[in-house]
Amino acid sequence: MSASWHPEGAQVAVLTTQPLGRPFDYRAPEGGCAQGAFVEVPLGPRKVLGVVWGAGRGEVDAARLRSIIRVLDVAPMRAEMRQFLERAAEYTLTPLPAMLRLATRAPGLGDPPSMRKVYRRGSGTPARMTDARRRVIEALEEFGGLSFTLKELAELAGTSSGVVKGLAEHGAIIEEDTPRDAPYPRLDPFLPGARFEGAQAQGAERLRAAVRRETYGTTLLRGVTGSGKTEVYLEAVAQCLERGRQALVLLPEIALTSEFLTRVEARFGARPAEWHSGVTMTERRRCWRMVGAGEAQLVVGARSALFLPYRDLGLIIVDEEHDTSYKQEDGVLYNARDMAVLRASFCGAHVVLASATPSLESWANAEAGKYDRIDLAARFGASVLPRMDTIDMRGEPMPGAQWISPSLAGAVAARLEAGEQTLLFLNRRGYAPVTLCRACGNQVGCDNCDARMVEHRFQKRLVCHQCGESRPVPEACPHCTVEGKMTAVGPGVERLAEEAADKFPGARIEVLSSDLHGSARALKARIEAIAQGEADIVIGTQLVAKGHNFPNLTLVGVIDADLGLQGSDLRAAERTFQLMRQVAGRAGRAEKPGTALLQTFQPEHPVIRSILAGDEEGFWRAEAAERRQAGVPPYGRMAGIVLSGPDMAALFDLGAAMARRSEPLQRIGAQVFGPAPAPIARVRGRHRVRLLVKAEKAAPLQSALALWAAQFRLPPNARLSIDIDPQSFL
DNA sequence: AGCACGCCGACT
DNA sequence: GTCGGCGTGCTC
Repeated sequence: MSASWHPEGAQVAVLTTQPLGRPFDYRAPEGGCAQGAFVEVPLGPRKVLGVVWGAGRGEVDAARLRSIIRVLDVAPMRAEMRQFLERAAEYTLTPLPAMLRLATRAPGLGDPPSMRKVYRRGSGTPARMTDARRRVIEALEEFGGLSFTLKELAELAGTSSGVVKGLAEHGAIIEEDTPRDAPYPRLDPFLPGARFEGAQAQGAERLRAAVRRETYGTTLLRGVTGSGKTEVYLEAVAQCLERGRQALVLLPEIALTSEFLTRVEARFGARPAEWHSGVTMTERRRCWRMVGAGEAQLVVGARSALFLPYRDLGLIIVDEEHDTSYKQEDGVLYNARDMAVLRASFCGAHVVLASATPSLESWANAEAGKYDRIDLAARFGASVLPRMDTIDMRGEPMPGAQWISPSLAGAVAARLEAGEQTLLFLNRRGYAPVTLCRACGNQVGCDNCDARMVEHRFQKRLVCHQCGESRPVPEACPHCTVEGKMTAVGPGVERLAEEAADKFPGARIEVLSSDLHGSARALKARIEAIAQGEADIVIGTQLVAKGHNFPNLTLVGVIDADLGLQGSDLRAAERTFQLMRQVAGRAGRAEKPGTALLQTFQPEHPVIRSILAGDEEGFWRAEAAERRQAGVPPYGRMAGIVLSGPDMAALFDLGAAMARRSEPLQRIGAQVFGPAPAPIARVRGRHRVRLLVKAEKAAPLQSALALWAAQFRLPPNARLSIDIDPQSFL
């Protein structure tokens, strides 16, 4: 290990966030700098952010060396973090500077720790007491010794800020500077936790013991909804906090954080730090700095929270670990679940992968003994898995443009009668997935992408779900210009709501879809209202499958259980299985047992049958056997290569050349498939061509890919991106 | 990533 | 004759 301090004038290697590929040498500034220090360095005519990565390499002329401009006022990056970034860059074939950028995504990193003015009660009394002045003083006295900002205090007292300032001049109240980044309230791990019995108690103790070891390890925590999974892993968090180490809880959806924060507050007496895209700049800055100072005990956040500068991270929980949104699909391509394991291995932290329906990867790792596994059964009296049944759509008389079968409609009517709630699940946003011209047969597509435009009748627009482009629903066909022949084809949740309103007049129907609610907050409010009984029929997409609790919901109707079974996506069966299990888990959470009805055209399909049988181990074993046979993940390795650019022919030529000249891959026994048009062959005006590489589990895939890709020169404006362990394969 | 350098087409 | 297109290369 190199020295941890570089004296003034020493040559140091600085890694910047600029895409330079490797660190550049600089001279340590006046006063020297620590290894890992965040610094500002000159680069050409600019000043850029960097981190002192190590001793200088001394390859560059001493005369050309420039000095570090200044050391930023934040804790130096720890060695384990630098190692983590290096390994993560290697694993994902991401240039190290891009990886570093993830770790420096904090607003105002370069700012001095700024101060703000706060006001508290002083000893003096103003010579002239007015009503407004009295209200200010009373407000301060009411809250004891607390301080407030100018705005808060003025609001509290119902006066203008001028009154407060005036009082400050008289010494009746005192103006002080305090750091802008206030520390978080302390969480108390010794507050009483949930009461556990049996498997829950044992599981909690096993997690506590794992955290106490303070070494790397991973536990797969399997628990169906209502099994107390969250309470159990909060015990691991408690143990971690008791030891004075920091904990991180990753959640897949911002919409889930608010409910989770409430549970944390109930358990530990205060709210933890929050890190995700919905958090304000000021809050992020506070979070980043407090995490680095070791002042934030617990962070709840999205995948990017993995790149915060923890001082002593002892535990990472990945909740709903199977969730596909843990895979970052643009920019740096990484899977937060895998990166969590990597991060933990460098800092001696324990990882808990929690899910009701684990990914096959995690299941296989537990089977292989790499992960510990804890299974939680549903608590007695809490909830039971719903009764599940299929509706064979081949036997249902279905008029055109309708998707609720008579059998399902009958079941819904019975729930309405009983005053209970129904969820109709359809994983398709909008009104109709296809808009067709009955005159010429043209389907309206996006101008920039090869995706079809989805009608959103609520907004009265056609929307491209790929690039977000939208336009009004056309009167005339954009292709043949015939008017009045545009027809909606197929169902989306909005259209399903229309059908439900028609079939069940008088029922209160609510659509839950990510695009219908402005903010996460608004959505959460709606979900709460529904849980309180404000709707009879809930119609929802994927969104409703994720951990919300509807106690009065006793029927789940899955409109199209076959969606996702078809196609050659190797994870389609797994994802359908998880989704159906989760949706079915919505039914009958409290005392009322629920029923789940799956509309399907292939009731004999193995996935549908394992769902019905409730035989999860059986499903995984069968799926694992098939994947092992095919040599695909998790029993083989894959990488996706996407070439994108304006000229499709040039991309195909390059793709073909890459497939031809694949010696580095052949040497490790890997196969190349393609080139083929990528799943969506055109996005935002750029064409996309894709190749797939398949290798054996033990093959050194990354290094071979790097060698291989380096052989080729890209056509102008083209980009090549490599996705290790891709989620989608089509 | 920026930014300069540099080499070929249509403008005051 | 120059303005400006963006291809190429450099930044310690």
